[in-house]
Amino acid sequence: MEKAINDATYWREFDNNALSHSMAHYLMAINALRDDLGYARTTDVAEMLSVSRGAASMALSQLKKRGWVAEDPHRFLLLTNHGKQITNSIEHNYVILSKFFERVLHVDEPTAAADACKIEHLMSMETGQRLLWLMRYLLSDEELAVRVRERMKGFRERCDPIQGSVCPICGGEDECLASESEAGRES
Amino acid sequence: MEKAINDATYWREFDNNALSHSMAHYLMAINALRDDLGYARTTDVAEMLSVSRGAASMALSQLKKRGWVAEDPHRFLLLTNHGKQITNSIEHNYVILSKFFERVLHVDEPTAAADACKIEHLMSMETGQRLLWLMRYLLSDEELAVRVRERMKGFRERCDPIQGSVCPICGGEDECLASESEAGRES
DNA sequence: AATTTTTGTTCAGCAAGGTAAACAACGAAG
DNA sequence: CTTCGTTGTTTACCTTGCTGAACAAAAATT
Repeated sequence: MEKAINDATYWREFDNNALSHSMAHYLMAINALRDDLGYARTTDVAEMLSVSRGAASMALSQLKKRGWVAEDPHRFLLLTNHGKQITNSIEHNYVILSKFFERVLHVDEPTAAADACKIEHLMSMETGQRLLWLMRYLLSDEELAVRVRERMKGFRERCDPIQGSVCPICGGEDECLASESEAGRES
Repeated sequence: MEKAINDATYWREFDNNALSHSMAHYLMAINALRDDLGYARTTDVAEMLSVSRGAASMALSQLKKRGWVAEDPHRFLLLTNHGKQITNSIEHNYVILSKFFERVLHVDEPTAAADACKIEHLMSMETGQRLLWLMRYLLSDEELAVRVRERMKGFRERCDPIQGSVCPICGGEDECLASESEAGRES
Protein backbone atom coordinates (compact mmCIF):
# COMPACT_ATOMS: atom_id res chain seq x y z
CA MET A 1 0.00 0.00 0.00
CA GLU A 2 1.04 3.54 -0.66
CA LYS A 3 2.28 5.53 2.28
CA ALA A 4 0.81 8.93 3.05
CA ILE A 5 2.75 12.05 2.25
CA ASN A 6 3.21 12.72 5.96
CA ASP A 7 4.29 9.22 6.90
CA ALA A 8 6.96 9.66 9.55
CA THR A 9 9.26 7.10 8.00
CA TYR A 10 9.54 9.37 5.00
CA TRP A 11 9.21 12.96 6.06
CA ARG A 12 11.84 12.82 8.76
CA GLU A 13 14.45 11.22 6.56
CA PHE A 14 15.11 14.75 5.42
CA ASP A 15 17.13 15.56 8.54
CA ASN A 16 18.57 12.06 8.80
CA ASN A 17 20.12 12.44 5.38
CA ALA A 18 23.65 11.06 5.36
CA LEU A 19 25.01 14.43 4.34
CA SER A 20 23.56 17.84 5.01
CA HIS A 21 23.34 20.52 2.38
CA SER A 22 26.07 22.61 3.95
CA MET A 23 28.45 19.69 4.46
CA ALA A 24 28.06 18.79 0.80
CA HIS A 25 29.16 22.27 -0.17
CA TYR A 26 32.18 22.19 2.11
CA LEU A 27 33.28 19.02 0.34
CA MET A 28 32.67 20.47 -3.11
CA ALA A 29 34.53 23.64 -2.18
CA ILE A 30 37.65 21.66 -1.32
CA ASN A 31 37.34 19.85 -4.61
CA ALA A 32 36.90 23.04 -6.60
CA LEU A 33 39.76 24.81 -4.86
CA ARG A 34 42.20 21.99 -5.45
CA ASP A 35 41.25 22.10 -9.12
CA ASP A 36 41.51 25.88 -9.34
CA LEU A 37 44.45 26.72 -7.10
CA GLY A 38 46.07 23.35 -6.56
CA TYR A 39 45.47 23.59 -2.82
CA ALA A 40 42.71 24.36 -0.32
CA ARG A 41 43.00 26.00 3.08
CA THR A 42 40.32 26.70 5.65
CA THR A 43 40.34 30.37 4.72
CA ASP A 44 39.89 29.63 1.04
CA VAL A 45 36.94 27.37 1.75
CA ALA A 46 35.38 29.99 3.99
CA GLU A 47 35.76 32.65 1.35
CA MET A 48 34.40 30.49 -1.45
CA LEU A 49 31.28 29.67 0.58
CA SER A 50 30.95 33.17 2.05
CA VAL A 51 30.99 31.95 5.63
CA SER A 52 33.19 32.99 8.51
CA ARG A 53 36.51 31.26 9.06
CA GLY A 54 35.16 30.03 12.36
CA ALA A 55 32.23 28.28 10.74
CA ALA A 56 34.49 26.70 8.16
CA SER A 57 36.93 25.58 10.81
CA MET A 58 34.24 23.82 12.81
CA ALA A 59 32.54 22.27 9.81
CA LEU A 60 35.84 20.97 8.45
CA SER A 61 36.81 19.42 11.75
CA GLN A 62 33.49 17.56 11.62
CA LEU A 63 34.31 16.30 8.15
CA LYS A 64 37.78 15.25 9.29
CA LYS A 65 36.24 13.38 12.19
CA ARG A 66 33.97 11.54 9.76
CA GLY A 67 36.97 10.59 7.66
CA TRP A 68 35.99 12.48 4.52
CA VAL A 69 38.60 15.22 4.74
CA ALA A 70 42.27 15.04 5.68
CA GLU A 71 45.39 17.19 5.38
CA ASP A 72 48.33 16.66 3.08
CA PRO A 73 51.97 16.96 4.25
CA HIS A 74 51.79 20.73 3.73
CA ARG A 75 48.70 20.90 5.97
CA PHE A 76 46.46 21.68 2.99
CA LEU A 77 42.97 20.23 2.95
CA LEU A 78 42.44 17.02 1.05
CA LEU A 79 39.49 14.79 0.28
CA THR A 80 39.94 11.18 1.34
CA ASN A 81 38.92 8.46 -1.09
CA HIS A 82 35.63 8.15 0.67
CA GLY A 83 35.17 11.92 0.69
CA LYS A 84 36.00 12.06 -2.99
CA GLN A 85 33.37 9.44 -3.79
CA ILE A 86 30.68 11.30 -1.92
CA THR A 87 31.64 14.58 -3.52
CA ASN A 88 31.62 13.07 -6.98
CA SER A 89 28.18 11.61 -6.57
CA ILE A 90 26.73 14.91 -5.41
CA GLU A 91 28.39 16.88 -8.18
CA HIS A 92 27.10 14.29 -10.58
CA ASN A 93 23.57 14.74 -9.32
CA TYR A 94 23.94 18.50 -9.65
CA VAL A 95 25.01 18.31 -13.27
CA ILE A 96 22.30 15.82 -14.16
CA LEU A 97 19.62 17.97 -12.56
CA SER A 98 20.72 21.34 -13.87
CA LYS A 99 21.23 20.08 -17.40
CA PHE A 100 17.93 18.23 -17.34
CA PHE A 101 16.10 21.36 -16.20
CA GLU A 102 17.84 23.53 -18.78
CA ARG A 103 18.06 21.34 -21.84
CA VAL A 104 15.04 19.12 -21.52
CA LEU A 105 12.58 21.29 -19.60
CA HIS A 106 14.00 24.60 -20.91
CA VAL A 107 13.93 26.22 -17.52
CA ASP A 108 15.97 29.42 -17.46
CA GLU A 109 19.55 28.98 -16.31
CA PRO A 110 19.39 30.72 -12.90
CA THR A 111 16.26 28.82 -11.85
CA ALA A 112 17.71 25.54 -13.09
CA ALA A 113 20.91 26.12 -11.13
CA ALA A 114 19.08 27.16 -7.97
CA ASP A 115 16.72 24.19 -8.07
CA ALA A 116 19.52 21.74 -8.81
CA CYS A 117 21.64 23.16 -6.01
CA LYS A 118 18.90 22.58 -3.46
CA ILE A 119 18.15 19.07 -4.64
CA GLU A 120 21.56 17.66 -5.56
CA HIS A 121 22.31 16.04 -2.18
CA LEU A 122 18.74 14.77 -1.66
CA MET A 123 18.06 12.85 -4.85
CA SER A 124 19.02 9.18 -4.60
CA MET A 125 21.65 7.78 -6.93
CA GLU A 126 18.96 5.43 -8.23
CA THR A 127 16.76 8.27 -9.39
CA GLY A 128 19.72 10.29 -10.65
CA GLN A 129 20.89 7.40 -12.77
CA ARG A 130 17.50 6.96 -14.35
CA LEU A 131 17.12 10.65 -14.94
CA LEU A 132 20.41 10.55 -16.77
CA TRP A 133 19.12 7.72 -18.95
CA LEU A 134 16.05 9.70 -19.87
CA MET A 135 18.05 12.80 -20.61
CA ARG A 136 20.60 10.94 -22.71
CA TYR A 137 17.79 9.47 -24.72
CA LEU A 138 15.78 12.64 -25.18
CA LEU A 139 18.84 14.63 -26.22
CA SER A 140 20.21 11.98 -28.58
CA ASP A 141 20.25 12.16 -32.33
CA GLU A 142 17.92 9.21 -32.60
CA GLU A 143 15.15 10.01 -35.06
CA LEU A 144 12.44 9.41 -32.51
CA ALA A 145 14.07 11.70 -29.95
CA VAL A 146 14.45 14.46 -32.50
CA ARG A 147 10.79 14.23 -33.40
CA VAL A 148 9.80 14.26 -29.73
CA ARG A 149 11.80 17.41 -29.11
CA GLU A 150 10.14 19.05 -32.05
CA ARG A 151 6.71 17.97 -30.87
CA MET A 152 7.36 19.09 -27.32
CA LYS A 153 8.43 22.51 -28.48
CA GLY A 154 4.97 23.16 -29.84
CA PHE A 155 3.40 21.56 -26.81
CA ARG A 156 5.24 23.86 -24.45
CA GLU A 157 4.48 26.96 -26.45
CA ARG A 158 0.77 26.42 -26.79
CA CYS A 159 0.45 24.30 -23.67
CA ASP A 160 -2.15 22.39 -25.63
CA PRO A 161 -4.00 19.39 -24.28
CA ILE A 162 -2.79 16.21 -25.90
CA GLN A 163 -5.43 14.13 -27.63
CA GLY A 164 -6.31 11.11 -25.56
CA SER A 165 -4.13 12.20 -22.70
CA VAL A 166 -5.14 11.63 -19.12
CA CYS A 167 -3.64 13.91 -16.51
CA PRO A 168 -1.07 11.77 -14.66
CA ILE A 169 -1.94 13.60 -11.47
CA CYS A 170 -5.68 13.84 -11.12
CA GLY A 171 -6.52 11.12 -13.65
CA GLY A 172 -8.90 13.57 -15.23
CA GLU A 173 -9.24 14.84 -18.76
CA ASP A 174 -7.13 18.06 -18.88
CA GLU A 175 -8.60 20.05 -16.04
CA CYS A 176 -5.52 19.64 -13.95
CA LEU A 177 -3.20 21.90 -15.87
CA ALA A 178 -5.81 24.62 -15.84
CA SER A 179 -6.82 24.37 -12.22
CA GLU A 180 -3.24 24.46 -11.18
CA SER A 181 -2.53 27.95 -12.42
CA GLU A 182 -4.56 29.15 -9.44
CA ALA A 183 -1.99 27.81 -7.04
CA GLY A 184 0.23 30.88 -6.85
CA ARG A 185 3.60 31.22 -5.25
CA GLU A 186 3.77 32.66 -1.71
CA SER A 187 5.66 35.76 -0.64
CA MET B 1 28.20 33.58 -17.42
CA GLU B 2 27.46 30.47 -15.53
CA LYS B 3 27.77 30.64 -11.78
CA ALA B 4 29.84 28.06 -9.93
CA ILE B 5 28.19 25.30 -7.97
CA ASN B 6 29.33 26.90 -4.73
CA ASP B 7 28.26 30.44 -5.56
CA ALA B 8 26.97 31.88 -2.31
CA THR B 9 23.90 33.40 -3.95
CA TYR B 10 22.76 29.88 -4.75
CA TRP B 11 23.97 27.50 -2.10
CA ARG B 12 22.67 29.48 0.84
CA GLU B 13 19.20 29.89 -0.61
CA PHE B 14 18.62 26.45 0.81
CA ASP B 15 18.17 27.82 4.33
CA ASN B 16 16.50 30.99 3.14
CA ASN B 17 13.80 28.97 1.49
CA ALA B 18 10.41 30.54 2.10
CA LEU B 19 9.20 27.41 3.82
CA SER B 20 11.22 24.79 5.63
CA HIS B 21 10.69 21.10 5.14
CA SER B 22 9.11 20.62 8.53
CA MET B 23 6.80 23.63 8.21
CA ALA B 24 5.57 22.27 4.90
CA HIS B 25 4.60 19.03 6.58
CA TYR B 26 2.77 20.77 9.40
CA LEU B 27 0.68 22.53 6.78
CA MET B 28 0.01 19.33 4.86
CA ALA B 29 -0.89 17.51 8.05
CA ILE B 30 -3.62 20.04 8.81
CA ASN B 31 -4.89 19.64 5.29
CA ALA B 32 -4.91 15.85 5.47
CA LEU B 33 -6.58 15.77 8.87
CA ARG B 34 -9.37 18.08 7.82
CA ASP B 35 -9.98 15.81 4.86
CA ASP B 36 -9.81 12.63 6.93
CA LEU B 37 -11.47 13.60 10.19
CA GLY B 38 -13.16 16.87 9.35
CA TYR B 39 -11.07 18.68 11.94
CA ALA B 40 -7.47 19.08 13.07
CA ARG B 41 -6.15 19.68 16.56
CA THR B 42 -2.59 20.19 17.75
CA THR B 43 -2.50 16.67 19.15
CA ASP B 44 -3.69 15.15 15.87
CA VAL B 45 -1.02 16.99 13.95
CA ALA B 46 1.64 15.89 16.43
CA GLU B 47 0.56 12.29 16.17
CA MET B 48 0.39 12.30 12.38
CA LEU B 49 3.91 13.67 12.14
CA SER B 50 5.24 11.59 15.03
CA VAL B 51 6.52 14.58 16.95
CA SER B 52 5.81 15.67 20.52
CA ARG B 53 2.81 17.82 21.25
CA GLY B 54 5.20 20.52 22.41
CA ALA B 55 6.99 20.61 19.08
CA ALA B 56 3.68 20.78 17.22
CA SER B 57 2.42 23.52 19.49
CA MET B 58 5.43 25.70 18.86
CA ALA B 59 5.56 25.05 15.13
CA LEU B 60 1.87 25.82 14.75
CA SER B 61 2.13 29.07 16.66
CA GLN B 62 4.86 30.07 14.19
CA LEU B 63 2.55 29.26 11.30
CA LYS B 64 -0.25 31.26 12.92
CA LYS B 65 2.08 34.20 13.36
CA ARG B 66 2.92 34.01 9.65
CA GLY B 67 -0.77 34.03 8.78
CA TRP B 68 -0.91 30.60 7.20
CA VAL B 69 -2.84 28.85 9.94
CA ALA B 70 -5.82 30.01 11.99
CA GLU B 71 -8.50 28.51 14.23
CA ASP B 72 -12.15 28.04 13.45
CA PRO B 73 -14.93 28.94 15.93
CA HIS B 74 -14.52 25.54 17.60
CA ARG B 75 -10.78 26.24 18.08
CA PHE B 76 -9.88 23.63 15.48
CA LEU B 77 -6.91 24.30 13.23
CA LEU B 78 -7.59 25.81 9.82
CA LEU B 79 -5.50 26.80 6.83
CA THR B 80 -5.94 30.40 5.75
CA ASN B 81 -6.35 31.12 2.05
CA HIS B 82 -2.70 31.93 1.84
CA GLY B 83 -1.80 28.80 3.78
CA LYS B 84 -4.00 26.73 1.53
CA GLN B 85 -2.30 28.06 -1.58
CA ILE B 86 1.14 27.23 -0.25
CA THR B 87 0.04 23.78 0.83
CA ASN B 88 -1.54 23.07 -2.53
CA SER B 89 1.56 24.04 -4.43
CA ILE B 90 3.77 21.79 -2.31
CA GLU B 91 1.40 18.85 -2.55
CA HIS B 92 1.26 19.45 -6.26
CA ASN B 93 5.02 19.31 -6.51
CA TYR B 94 5.03 16.11 -4.49
CA VAL B 95 2.61 14.37 -6.78
CA ILE B 96 4.37 15.56 -9.91
CA LEU B 97 7.72 14.35 -8.62
CA SER B 98 6.64 11.00 -7.25
CA LYS B 99 4.60 10.14 -10.32
CA PHE B 100 7.37 11.25 -12.63
CA PHE B 101 9.88 9.08 -10.80
CA GLU B 102 7.55 6.09 -10.75
CA ARG B 103 5.83 6.21 -14.10
CA VAL B 104 8.43 7.82 -16.32
CA LEU B 105 11.71 6.80 -14.70
CA HIS B 106 10.32 3.55 -13.25
CA VAL B 107 11.96 4.09 -9.89
CA ASP B 108 10.54 1.77 -7.24
CA GLU B 109 7.71 3.24 -5.20
CA PRO B 110 9.46 3.70 -1.83
CA THR B 111 12.46 5.44 -3.39
CA ALA B 112 10.23 7.62 -5.55
CA ALA B 113 8.19 8.65 -2.52
CA ALA B 114 11.26 9.32 -0.36
CA ASP B 115 12.96 11.40 -3.04
CA ALA B 116 9.81 13.36 -3.83
CA CYS B 117 9.20 14.04 -0.15
CA LYS B 118 12.63 15.58 0.28
CA ILE B 119 12.38 17.70 -2.84
CA GLU B 120 8.74 18.79 -2.95
CA HIS B 121 9.21 22.08 -1.10
CA LEU B 122 12.47 22.96 -2.85
CA MET B 123 11.57 22.66 -6.52
CA SER B 124 10.34 25.92 -8.02
CA MET B 125 6.81 26.12 -9.44
CA GLU B 126 8.42 26.96 -12.75
CA THR B 127 10.33 23.70 -12.89
CA GLY B 128 7.41 21.73 -11.48
CA GLN B 129 5.11 23.07 -14.17
CA ARG B 130 7.48 22.10 -16.94
CA LEU B 131 8.08 18.69 -15.45
CA LEU B 132 4.33 18.18 -15.52
CA TRP B 133 4.27 19.12 -19.19
CA LEU B 134 6.94 16.59 -19.98
CA MET B 135 5.22 13.88 -17.99
CA ARG B 136 1.85 14.56 -19.54
CA TYR B 137 3.40 14.28 -22.94
CA LEU B 138 5.45 11.17 -22.31
CA LEU B 139 2.51 9.37 -20.73
CA SER B 140 -0.02 10.40 -23.36
CA ASP B 141 -1.55 8.16 -26.00
CA GLU B 142 0.09 10.13 -28.77
CA GLU B 143 1.73 7.75 -31.21
CA LEU B 144 5.15 9.34 -30.75
CA ALA B 145 4.98 9.08 -26.98
CA VAL B 146 3.97 5.45 -27.12
CA ARG B 147 6.91 4.68 -29.35
CA VAL B 148 9.27 6.56 -27.07
CA ARG B 149 8.09 4.59 -24.06
CA GLU B 150 8.65 1.38 -25.96
CA ARG B 151 12.09 2.48 -27.07
CA MET B 152 13.07 3.61 -23.60
CA LYS B 153 12.06 0.31 -22.11
CA GLY B 154 14.73 -1.42 -24.12
CA PHE B 155 17.16 1.36 -23.42
CA ARG B 156 16.74 1.03 -19.70
CA GLU B 157 17.03 -2.71 -19.73
CA ARG B 158 20.15 -2.97 -21.80
CA CYS B 159 21.47 0.45 -20.83
CA ASP B 160 22.76 0.63 -24.36
CA PRO B 161 24.60 3.62 -25.76
CA ILE B 162 22.45 5.47 -28.23
CA GLN B 163 23.87 5.85 -31.71
CA GLY B 164 25.11 9.35 -32.27
CA SER B 165 24.43 10.37 -28.71
CA VAL B 166 26.71 12.70 -26.83
CA CYS B 167 26.68 12.46 -23.06
CA PRO B 168 24.83 15.57 -21.87
CA ILE B 169 27.16 15.72 -18.90
CA CYS B 170 30.72 15.23 -19.98
CA GLY B 171 30.12 15.97 -23.66
CA GLY B 172 31.94 12.74 -24.44
CA GLU B 173 30.96 9.73 -26.43
CA ASP B 174 29.44 7.28 -23.90
CA GLU B 175 32.18 7.03 -21.30
CA CYS B 176 30.17 8.93 -18.76
CA LEU B 177 27.59 6.31 -17.95
CA ALA B 178 30.32 3.76 -17.46
CA SER B 179 32.69 5.88 -15.41
CA GLU B 180 29.89 6.89 -13.14
CA SER B 181 29.18 3.44 -11.78
CA GLU B 182 32.39 3.85 -9.75
CA ALA B 183 30.81 6.60 -7.71
CA GLY B 184 29.24 4.47 -5.02
CA ARG B 185 26.91 5.50 -2.27
CA GLU B 186 28.40 6.28 1.12
CA SER B 187 27.54 4.65 4.43
C1' DA C 1 -19.24 17.33 42.79
C1' DA C 2 -14.88 15.12 42.65
C1' DT C 3 -11.61 12.69 40.11
C1' DT C 4 -9.19 11.36 36.12
C1' DT C 5 -7.91 11.94 31.32
C1' DT C 6 -6.96 14.59 27.45
C1' DT C 7 -5.33 18.65 25.50
C1' DG C 8 -2.43 22.52 24.79
C1' DT C 9 1.38 25.39 26.38
C1' DT C 10 5.76 26.41 28.38
C1' DC C 11 10.39 25.48 29.87
C1' DA C 12 15.10 23.42 29.99
C1' DG C 13 18.17 20.94 27.15
C1' DC C 14 20.33 19.20 22.82
C1' DA C 15 22.18 19.32 17.92
C1' DA C 16 23.17 21.66 13.59
C1' DG C 17 24.76 25.62 11.55
C1' DG C 18 25.57 30.15 11.42
C1' DT C 19 28.07 35.14 13.39
C1' DA C 20 31.40 38.08 15.67
C1' DA C 21 35.17 38.65 18.50
C1' DA C 22 39.17 37.11 21.06
C1' DC C 23 43.31 34.76 20.73
C1' DA C 24 47.40 31.89 19.40
C1' DA C 25 50.84 30.96 16.05
C1' DC C 26 53.44 31.43 12.00
C1' DG C 27 55.86 34.03 8.40
C1' DA C 28 57.48 38.04 6.27
C1' DA C 29 59.39 42.70 6.53
C1' DG C 30 61.44 46.44 8.70
C1' DC D 1 64.68 40.99 17.06
C1' DT D 2 60.44 43.02 16.92
C1' DT D 3 56.32 44.09 14.68
C1' DC D 4 52.57 43.31 11.70
C1' DG D 5 49.41 40.58 8.73
C1' DT D 6 47.52 36.29 7.76
C1' DT D 7 45.81 31.95 9.27
C1' DG D 8 43.37 28.81 12.10
C1' DT D 9 40.92 27.82 16.39
C1' DT D 10 38.03 28.77 20.22
C1' DT D 11 34.40 31.05 22.64
C1' DA D 12 29.93 33.18 23.52
C1' DC D 13 25.72 33.77 21.42
C1' DC D 14 21.68 33.31 17.91
C1' DT D 15 18.10 30.46 15.29
C1' DT D 16 15.52 26.30 13.98
C1' DG D 17 13.55 22.20 15.40
C1' DC D 18 13.36 18.45 18.08
C1' DT D 19 12.57 15.86 23.19
C1' DG D 20 10.80 15.29 27.71
C1' DA D 21 8.85 17.05 31.78
C1' DA D 22 5.90 20.22 34.23
C1' DC D 23 1.67 22.39 34.43
C1' DA D 24 -2.97 24.60 33.55
C1' DA D 25 -7.37 24.17 31.60
C1' DA D 26 -10.97 21.63 29.52
C1' DA D 27 -13.59 17.12 29.06
C1' DA D 28 -15.05 13.03 30.39
C1' DT D 29 -15.98 9.60 34.16
C1' DT D 30 -17.33 8.01 38.33
